Amino acid sequence: MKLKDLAQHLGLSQTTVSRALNGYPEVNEETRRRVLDAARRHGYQPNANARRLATGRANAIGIVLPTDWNMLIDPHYMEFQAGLGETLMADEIDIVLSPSRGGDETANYQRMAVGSRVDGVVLSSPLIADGRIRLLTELGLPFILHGRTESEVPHAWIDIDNEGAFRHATKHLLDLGHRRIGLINGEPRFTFARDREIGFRSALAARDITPEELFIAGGVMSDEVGFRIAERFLSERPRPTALLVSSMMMSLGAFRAIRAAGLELGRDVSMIAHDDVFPFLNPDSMVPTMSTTRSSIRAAGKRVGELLMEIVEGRAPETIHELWPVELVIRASTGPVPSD
Amino acid sequence: MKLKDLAQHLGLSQTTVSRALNGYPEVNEETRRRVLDAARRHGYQPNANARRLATGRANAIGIVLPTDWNMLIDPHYMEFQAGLGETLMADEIDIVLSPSRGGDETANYQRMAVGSRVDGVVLSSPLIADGRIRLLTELGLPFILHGRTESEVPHAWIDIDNEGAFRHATKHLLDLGHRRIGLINGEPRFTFARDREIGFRSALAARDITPEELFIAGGVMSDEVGFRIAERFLSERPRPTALLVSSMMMSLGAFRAIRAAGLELGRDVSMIAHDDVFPFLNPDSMVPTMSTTRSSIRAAGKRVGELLMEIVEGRAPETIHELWPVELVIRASTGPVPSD
DNA sequence: ACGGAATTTGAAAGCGCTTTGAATAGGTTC
DNA sequence: GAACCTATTCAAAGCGCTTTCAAATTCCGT
Repeated sequence: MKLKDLAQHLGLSQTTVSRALNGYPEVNEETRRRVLDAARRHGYQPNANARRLATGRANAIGIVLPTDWNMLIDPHYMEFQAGLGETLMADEIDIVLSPSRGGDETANYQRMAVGSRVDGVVLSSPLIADGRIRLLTELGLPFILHGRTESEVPHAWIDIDNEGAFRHATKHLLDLGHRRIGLINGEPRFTFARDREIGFRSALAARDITPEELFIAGGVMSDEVGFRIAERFLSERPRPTALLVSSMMMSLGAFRAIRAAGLELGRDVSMIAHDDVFPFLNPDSMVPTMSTTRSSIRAAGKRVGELLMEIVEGRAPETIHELWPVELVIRASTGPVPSD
Repeated sequence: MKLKDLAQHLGLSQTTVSRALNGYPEVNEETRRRVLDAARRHGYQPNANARRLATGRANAIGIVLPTDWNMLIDPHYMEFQAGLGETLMADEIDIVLSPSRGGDETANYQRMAVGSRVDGVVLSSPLIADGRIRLLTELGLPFILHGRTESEVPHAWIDIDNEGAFRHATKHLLDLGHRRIGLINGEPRFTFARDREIGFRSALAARDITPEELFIAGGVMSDEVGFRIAERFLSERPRPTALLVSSMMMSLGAFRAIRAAGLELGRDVSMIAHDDVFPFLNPDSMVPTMSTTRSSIRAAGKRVGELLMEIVEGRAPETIHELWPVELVIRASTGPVPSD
């Protein structure tokens, strides 16, 4: 069933039916009701491609999926996609995936840019200096960056306050008397990891404490890597009395390392982990409950979707800079420094 | 730059240019060369939507992404997507994602079916009796199932021989003298988990061994769950001397549980895990190296893409049933049953 | 009862491509 | 030289929608 059929069936012109369906004001309410009703009854759905061609809008946004392994191990990506879907599904916006084997993303973005396959793209996990900003700007493909990067080109971004989050968390640990604090971070090439380290160092610097470089490490944010780094930290003498961890996944590994070392979390060693809020990893239901810096990555995905649509609809990208505050939630995994 | 411009520029009709570009035979070779050359020089790319509308083909396939948490934790999904991309990218086929919050997948499939958004869809992780088969058949949306399910409706599927894999693995352990073997499986609602259990049981039955129900368990295929189940198994007396594990992720957890119990893998306890071949989890680089039943999920994704395109191009789905054999690779994690 | 505004509808022209059916030019055949 | 191929090209008709511009109708104040 196409528009023409529906119009014929109703004894109306395509114009009117189209308008009624798309909520234009110049349609008699009575007529609109009739149209909507008939459309529902006949299960009419407009042909997406005809509409795309006529309007020039793809009603789709793109994601270039790096099939680089470091990214795919952890659930952040999927959780983010889910959030993105929340906004977009409601507006009938498709998400077009473009898997790219390491490095040659350029071709993927080019493909999306031309032929109006998508109206815009989402950039995730930016590096400290990320070439994609320039590339997309040159291609004229609207985009929004989830995270931040150094670039002369003005662009839209939304990020969480990684620096502030880790500064506050560090400060909190300092207030509890901790002096030897370990940082178990993400991979240093990513901006978020750098920002967290900056926050960590600045809190220490504010108290004139020189960070112990041995206690700063980063890697893929997996359980396994968390375990290994924590294990190494805890084997040092003197060992750190507190750990700051960049993800809940890593904190699970760190937790096991603490136990394996015969220590008790929240008493011998304190820990604060960054929580992206995964439904299957609840810091409140851990034993002991985990202190966290919290910011929902799913909510971020949702917002990214909204903002990208605004950009597509004409909003100037350079007016979009959202820095989300991060909540520090103190639970049982943090305690005063042990007297020993 | 559109087709019309290019044609004008060349002093040819759109028809000829279109034909030259799309490889139709009735074009003078000299002309074709000229057209191809000009197209490259001007960076001409056809408008995807115009083409879709004219041809009636979307050149896109869909995936309904369950934002159900059990699925997203593990990397299988992403690895599969990457494989899928390998086939499809080459043919300029888009992958359209449709995130669906638990249960209401129907609407998502309906949306894809109408309006020719996609030419077909991929079904993953089938349940033992999966209603999606009937749904899609009724919608007339071509699809291919990655896995198997019970359904009266004939349909295309491609699966690995889960039953055979676990039967062989079990048989191998039996040959090594093991009698108390634990099965750490995926969630029982999935067909693959059921098939693996069937294989396991049938190998035992062939030797007249009654499986110990205490040593059969399943769950989300995460490191954590693997740890918990293995921990529980190993605390029984007498404890199992061998473990059969449904994923490498779980085997990591199981491995830690073995060590935590003061046992040595490959001597006190043997283990065979199913390996979907993740580039970041290499059984050969583990210590000790891990015996596995191996089948690349990425390769499967690739094949699924190919087959789905064949279906879209007219091949009868009911002629497509591929059952891939699974390799048993013996490494150092398996050894003879300890004498004790 | 009348001119003008407001409301409501429709015919037709695209959107950028593919594809049908016809036309043209250049051989071949008898 | 007429009839017939073959190879190559093109004009034009869609694909199923949106949107412009014009037309028809109703409403209202005077």
